[in-house]
Amino acid sequence: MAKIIEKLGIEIPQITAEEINDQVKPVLRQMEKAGIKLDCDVLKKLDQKLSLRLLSLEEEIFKLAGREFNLGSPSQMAEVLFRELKLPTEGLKRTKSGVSTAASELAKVSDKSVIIAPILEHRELSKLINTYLRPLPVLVDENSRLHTTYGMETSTGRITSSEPNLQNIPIRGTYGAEMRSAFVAEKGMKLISADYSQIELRVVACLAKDAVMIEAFHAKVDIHTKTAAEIFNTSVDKVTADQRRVAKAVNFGIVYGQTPYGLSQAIKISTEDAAKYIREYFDVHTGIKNYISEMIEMAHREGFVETLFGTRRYLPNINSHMRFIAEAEERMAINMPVQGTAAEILKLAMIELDKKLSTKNYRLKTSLLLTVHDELVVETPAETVDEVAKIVKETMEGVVKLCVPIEVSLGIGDNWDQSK
DNA sequence: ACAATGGTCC
DNA sequence: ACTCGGACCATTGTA
Repeated sequence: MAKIIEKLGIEIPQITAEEINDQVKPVLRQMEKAGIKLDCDVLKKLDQKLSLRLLSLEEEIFKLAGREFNLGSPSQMAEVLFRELKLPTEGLKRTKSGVSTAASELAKVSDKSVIIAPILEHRELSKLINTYLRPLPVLVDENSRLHTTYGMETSTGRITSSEPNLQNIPIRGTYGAEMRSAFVAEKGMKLISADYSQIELRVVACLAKDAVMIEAFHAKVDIHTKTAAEIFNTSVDKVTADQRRVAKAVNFGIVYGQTPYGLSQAIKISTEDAAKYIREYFDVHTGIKNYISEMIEMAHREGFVETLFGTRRYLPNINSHMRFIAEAEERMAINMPVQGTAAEILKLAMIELDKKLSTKNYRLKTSLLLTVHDELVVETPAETVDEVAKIVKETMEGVVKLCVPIEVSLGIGDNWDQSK
């Protein structure tokens, strides 16, 4: 990166969003071509195991329902649960056609009938089987490698992955680790997974010049614990696990244009409590509060908002008289510069890393494989993995200098699970 | 072919 | 009445 401009204590490369996108494209093409190796045996064994379990769940559900029906049909599911078994629908979300059977809604009546648990487990397993376990092995090439297609047509500047989407491979839940362990390094090679830690919060801290948050990142304290101490009016060392969980949701919500209702749904608390926590948060984080006002005002006045490098998002409906429409775009105005700037930082890191790996002769053996919004996965010979890992980390951390440190956590392993 | 519903990820 | 940003994909049911 030749030129770097300094301003307000930050150093960013002198490059436009358009140039970033032009330069990252060839890197993406190489990543697609490289592909990632899949251990199909792992997936096939898991498929067999879960398919068996699925059958017994189906049997159990039909017995409890008193009849057979199509478990994949939300309308039939609602008919069975709410008309035939007469489960209470009070407090449940509704869809156009009737009562919602989404997992978050069914969880609310899980204590009313023993049929709910097997239904939720059936949903989980059929999702894994139909979306990942069966389709993925079909798509590998003669070297057992899986090639995705990366796209850049998003409203924030994020990169997408499709056919197959490798950005939504399960990681949580009972089978997340096993799913990821099927993504492996070639023999004699290792996978390096490098994650930006809380990149969006660091970005918003700087865009908003929020003094409290900037101080927290410099002090390297646990940001969610710090937030918990603020909104619960306590000290950092007295924060409980549950308080931290609430604070984490608050921090997440900030970047999304949070509403009390949204927060209350996310973590199952009352809207009153949610409103209280958000109020406490903004009392402390005046920088964030002002940032939100500024983005909304900018969107109303100019009709668009933009990222640190100038990616724009136009918001044509922000002055709509239909309040809900306007409010939705206001939330986009809050989120896009944050999400988009984080995306630009990752793209810059990919461009830089690609350069370094080619000039240092790692090129022949080391490849960037995956990009998952705040994470890069690299495949490299085992002998030099530590050396390459150091380059990856330092490149990612140094590609721009924000007003707070950028931290990258590294993992190394024979598969994607071990490398996390 | 398309909309609705639901679910996975960051 | 309705609600937190950005994606992709599977299935059902209707057109």
